[in-house]
Amino acid sequence: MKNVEMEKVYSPREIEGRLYAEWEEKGYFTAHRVEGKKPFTIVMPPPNITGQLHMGHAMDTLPQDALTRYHRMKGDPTLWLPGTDHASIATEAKIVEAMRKEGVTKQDIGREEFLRRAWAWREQYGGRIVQQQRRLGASCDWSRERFTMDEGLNKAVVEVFVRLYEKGLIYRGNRMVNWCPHCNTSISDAEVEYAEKDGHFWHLLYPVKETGEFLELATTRPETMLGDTAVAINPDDPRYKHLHGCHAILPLLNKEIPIVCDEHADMEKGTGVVKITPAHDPNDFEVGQRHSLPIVRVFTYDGHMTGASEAAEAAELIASGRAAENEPEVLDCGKYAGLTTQEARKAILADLEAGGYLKSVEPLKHDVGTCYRCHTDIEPMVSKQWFVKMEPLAKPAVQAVREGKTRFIPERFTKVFYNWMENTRDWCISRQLWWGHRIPAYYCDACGEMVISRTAVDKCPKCGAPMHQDEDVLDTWFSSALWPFSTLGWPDETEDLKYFYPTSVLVSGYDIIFFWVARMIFSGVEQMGEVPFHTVLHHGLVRDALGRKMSKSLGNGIDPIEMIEKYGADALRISLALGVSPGNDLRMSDEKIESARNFANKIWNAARFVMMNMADFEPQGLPAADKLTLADKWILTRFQDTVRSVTAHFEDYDLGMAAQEVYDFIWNQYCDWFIEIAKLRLNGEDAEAKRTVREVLVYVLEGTMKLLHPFMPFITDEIFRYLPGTEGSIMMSAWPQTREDIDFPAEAAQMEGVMDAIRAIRNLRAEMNVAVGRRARLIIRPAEGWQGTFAHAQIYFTRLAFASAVELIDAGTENPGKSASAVCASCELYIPLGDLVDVDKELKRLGKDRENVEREIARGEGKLANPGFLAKAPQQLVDAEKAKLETNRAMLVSLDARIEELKTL
RNA sequence: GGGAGCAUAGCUCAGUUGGGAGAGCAUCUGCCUUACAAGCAGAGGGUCACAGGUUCGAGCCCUGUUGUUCCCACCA
Repeated sequence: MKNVEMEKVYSPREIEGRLYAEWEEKGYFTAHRVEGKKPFTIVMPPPNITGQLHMGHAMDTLPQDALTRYHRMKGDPTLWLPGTDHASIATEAKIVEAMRKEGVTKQDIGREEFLRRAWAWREQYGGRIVQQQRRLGASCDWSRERFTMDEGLNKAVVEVFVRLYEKGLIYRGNRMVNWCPHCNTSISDAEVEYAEKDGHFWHLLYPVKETGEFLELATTRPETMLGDTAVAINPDDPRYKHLHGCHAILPLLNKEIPIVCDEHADMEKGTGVVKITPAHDPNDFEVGQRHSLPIVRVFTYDGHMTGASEAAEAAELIASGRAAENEPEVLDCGKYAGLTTQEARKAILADLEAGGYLKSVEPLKHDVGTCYRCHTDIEPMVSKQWFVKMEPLAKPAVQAVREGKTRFIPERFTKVFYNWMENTRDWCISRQLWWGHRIPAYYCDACGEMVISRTAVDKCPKCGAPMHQDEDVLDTWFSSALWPFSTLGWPDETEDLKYFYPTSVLVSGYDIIFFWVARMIFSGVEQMGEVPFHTVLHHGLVRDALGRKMSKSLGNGIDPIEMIEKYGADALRISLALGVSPGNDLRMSDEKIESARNFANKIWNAARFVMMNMADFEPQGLPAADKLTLADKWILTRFQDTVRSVTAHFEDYDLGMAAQEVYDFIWNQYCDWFIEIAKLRLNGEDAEAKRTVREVLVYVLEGTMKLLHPFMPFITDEIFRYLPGTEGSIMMSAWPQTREDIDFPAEAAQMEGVMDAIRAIRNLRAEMNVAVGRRARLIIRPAEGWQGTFAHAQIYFTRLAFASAVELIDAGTENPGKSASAVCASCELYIPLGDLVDVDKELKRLGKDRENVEREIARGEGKLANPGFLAKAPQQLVDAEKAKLETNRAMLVSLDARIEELKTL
């Protein structure tokens, strides 16, 4: 016999910690391979080690945990593999910032010491977020937890790099990259965020050497003009035909530069003349390539104008013959050298104006690229970096998705994926940072030979001189891209890899399709020959009550841990599921979680009520159908419906609908109706009836707790343990199956008819302000075909409709005198209330009912009079319409009779 | 410039083989009915943005319009 005492109010605090510890300790989260059984696998998107759990993580965790728990209960070998990401640029920034407070720089302490600090940071903070995920109830397999920079993953990263290099899919070269002058590193195109900013359009005048005329051109960035190596016009532009082959004189530098004809110059825009700065503008770089223009760099990598020393260094490199293709020349900017680009802009504009080269200025709003980490304006720069060649990788990935090997939910994100994959440029993967996977390239100090190797190389294979490794590290996303297979042991052929790859579902926000999802798909296809997951389930972003993104700067973030402490993890979880559809954003508020908490309390109290009635009871299974009452059959049938529909929603990844179904069933059917009905037998004298209702109560409650468990794991497990006849934890119990032997649709429909009548009575009583305590006699005249049902249903009216006695009358019987009355589909109802009845009010109410019924009749007649409907609509529907019409007509007759009768009173 | 989402009750949002409009919160009324006032029983409230089209039938499919949000793009 179990403890039947439960607290009056559900208090999650103590329960959650205790249960989670037990689940973890007993190894419930650990995945087991079962040969011959299809596994269900999710790899967790690894949160950054710098991070603290926010609502976005919770939003990400809930679907993963719900799906994991669902499949585990279904009996699938289930693996949810967790881990964390080293977050190269974000972590490095944090450490640099911490060092700045100490007054030291990276250069002061050197690479080795820096990395020591970084690993110490990871030790200290890397576990914080995984602890917080435990608070949410995440049932992931911590024994398989990985880190993007652990030894195994490093091995995978190096392996992929070498393979791609050997296939010619990774190359090193001088290309236009996005440079962040604050982070002091290149970043990929995906890491640039555009923001609209106020700027200016400066109209400059460049003299033409051959004709002496002035060419007007406009620029938003006049400080780049020192690096101009051409002026472009459109070859077809009639205004400038005479200038083909001529030269412009670059103001301030007095340097002769060619006027080139290029399609890039748009005749429709401005004057049709464009200055060309190949070193500092992506378009101009392309133009420069087409016309073999010199590339002249005028900015340093930390945002200043270049000077004599940089110029000399570059000149020396080029002279040595060891410079790579497109190695930029560097200009000694003379009087501007050393100025920041902003200062240089002012100075150059002043000088241009003084020289008469500045024609006009106009204000302009334009999009400026900024670094997604620090939001500094990014500087396009030609720089020597490592790149992944995208086209050969993108094609098979797109192909795989087109063939349906990976399905995006909702489907619209497939287009986003195609669009990006088909237009993306080569991926810049090198970062001028220290925290990350170091590029496995080794260079000879003497002859410049380069070797790409899986293992360290210290001697040049060509000349024997010492070699040094590339200083740069890889983009964080390079290692994340391998996550679905690197975490399972790749490149080793581990048992886990063979069994669990490809994974089942990836759960992700739609904001990282480019960064991550796309890259995992092409990496999986390339390295494994198979897509990394069959389904991508996208969730929306969590916003605040006003619809704004949650952010530190706005201070509008809702802390999930705080919410868990206030309302419980289950409340937080279910509020991330209810009313949410895939891919759509969710507004989160205290009120929402509060109402979820109320739901938790409702469940708790329902269970408490059941347990209060379980003393000395050992369940022996549901009694045979002939022992079950109408209400039992109804709740069992509705429960079957709920099992079917919740299961279907899980299979469709429609968690919002699944949660909604369970919520409705518990509150509106089990609690509001069945528990009330159950009280009759629980308080009654009939021992067998009492046993039956207890069996049904427990059976349905236990099944319902299972259906709810994926969303609210703590409270459901706690209740499960109280319930008689259960063993162990609900999370290891079997998912409910539908059973045909307890599916009674006909009886369920009868019960609904009774419930309609009860609602009608409650309505009458409410309108007449009859207090609950005031019991009244009730007279029911069942409608055609309902006599049998009501003959056995009187009992429901005593408790649920506050009847003192129920009298059934048949069609021929005269109506009771002064009564409140109502007509519903299943019966006519009379409450003899004598002088309490206000005839005028009665007439008014019945008149309103009559209008409704008449409207329904008109609608039904209209439909059935439509030959098209009769001919083309499904027969089932036509029959249903006919039946409804008949019922409504019968109701109208009753109403009319009643109204006539009242008029004579 | 291209693409996508959204527009349904006062508010926040559900609603997919097209077949009589839903929930939560808020409002109003009445209730501490021995599971729960974090609750119970009722009520009011919507030409499902607008205009066309397809269909026997459209919140749902098609076209266009308006408003709004977001993403992408080398808008000198």
